[in-house]
Amino acid sequence: MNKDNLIQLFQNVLPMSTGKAEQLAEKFKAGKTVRNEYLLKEGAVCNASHFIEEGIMRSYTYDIEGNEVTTSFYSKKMQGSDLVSFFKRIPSKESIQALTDCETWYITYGDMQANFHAIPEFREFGRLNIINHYSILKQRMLSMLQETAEQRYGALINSNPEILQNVPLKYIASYLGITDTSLSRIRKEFIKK
Amino acid sequence: MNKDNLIQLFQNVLPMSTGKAEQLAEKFKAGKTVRNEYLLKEGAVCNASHFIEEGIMRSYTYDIEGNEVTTSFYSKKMQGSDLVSFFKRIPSKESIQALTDCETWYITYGDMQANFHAIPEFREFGRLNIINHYSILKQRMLSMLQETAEQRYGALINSNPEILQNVPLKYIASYLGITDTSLSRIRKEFIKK
DNA sequence: CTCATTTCTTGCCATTTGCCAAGTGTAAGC
DNA sequence: GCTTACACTTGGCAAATGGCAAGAAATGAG
Repeated sequence: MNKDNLIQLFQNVLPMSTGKAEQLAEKFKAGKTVRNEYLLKEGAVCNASHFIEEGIMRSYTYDIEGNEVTTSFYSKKMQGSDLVSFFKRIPSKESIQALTDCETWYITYGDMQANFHAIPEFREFGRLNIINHYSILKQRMLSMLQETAEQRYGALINSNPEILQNVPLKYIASYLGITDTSLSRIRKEFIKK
Repeated sequence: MNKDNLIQLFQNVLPMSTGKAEQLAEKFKAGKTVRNEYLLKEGAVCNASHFIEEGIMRSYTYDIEGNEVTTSFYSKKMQGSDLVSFFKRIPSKESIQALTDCETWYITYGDMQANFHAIPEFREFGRLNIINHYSILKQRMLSMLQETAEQRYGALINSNPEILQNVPLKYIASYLGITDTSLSRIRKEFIKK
């Protein structure tokens, strides 16, 4: 497992020389998570931020009635961690679970903090990385405001087709904000087109 | 107009001495925006980040059919700016408009960047501030996934009752992701209880 | 004050989605 | 093979919401 994807990811977030990107990448360690294992459990403080090299994860929490709500899916090149818990050092409100065997590159909070102080590019990367997450979330918020469930489903499987192959329908449904019954019907209509 | 609110806001985000908070507050300038004026127009790069001392603003964009979609409301002690445009230096996808006469404390991108480099607390505050915005957006996302429009409406007017007084119903409706017709009905039901 | 515009409400009906329950398919363990 | 979960689909009906249009109420300009 080499760090090419990680290095490229850094350069995508913040333009920098390959040498500098390699320097940042050195701070990350390889991790493995087997299917169904937890990267983070609700109530724990998220102490490592993982970039996914291979595999699919999901984060989820519970609604008032105790039903699982899938809050996000993570696949190749995405970052699987609870940013709020990680940066604010507070217990996470959600769990992160591997849906397939996964390989990741991760950094602990302590290491990250040390590098933030020592390496200006590191903190600049960190800030833009958070902003990117914020931007993605905002885009998803907009799609909740203006798109139908069917449109959101279409967008999801277009951008992340591998999710469709590996993820039970009920997880996708709660991510989209609908019931699995409705998604089943939507999917039926979808295939016709 | 004194900076007490601003100083308190800093200390809420990141525990620090009042002296240090005053030092950060010195970097902010007073601004005024009259009703209906724009703090930021879609397509422009957001060059100043405003903390609201008094008044109400809203941000909005357009959906595919060209209808306005209100993306957020901002009132006292909140931050009115497009964080993505501000930090990434890219054109904003949304406009920010004053719904009442407003007074703000603002800092320009250049000043902020300079202070980030010079004052560790400033960048630490900046990072946590972004994380807080991310956290709020995530919470709103969750409410879209699990709550009915009526519940979201109730939560909004409980947390920001002044919005109800100053904001046309159609803005609130598009913020909640429903039509103004539906909101009118929901409100009718709501008053009964 | 008057007129024009905007905002808000209401009725009617269609569409989407939820809820519950039954039934089918599929994979894992014994 | 049999059994037991679990995943998914389907039907029937209820609830939530949207689309359209008419009218009432509030607001703003002159």
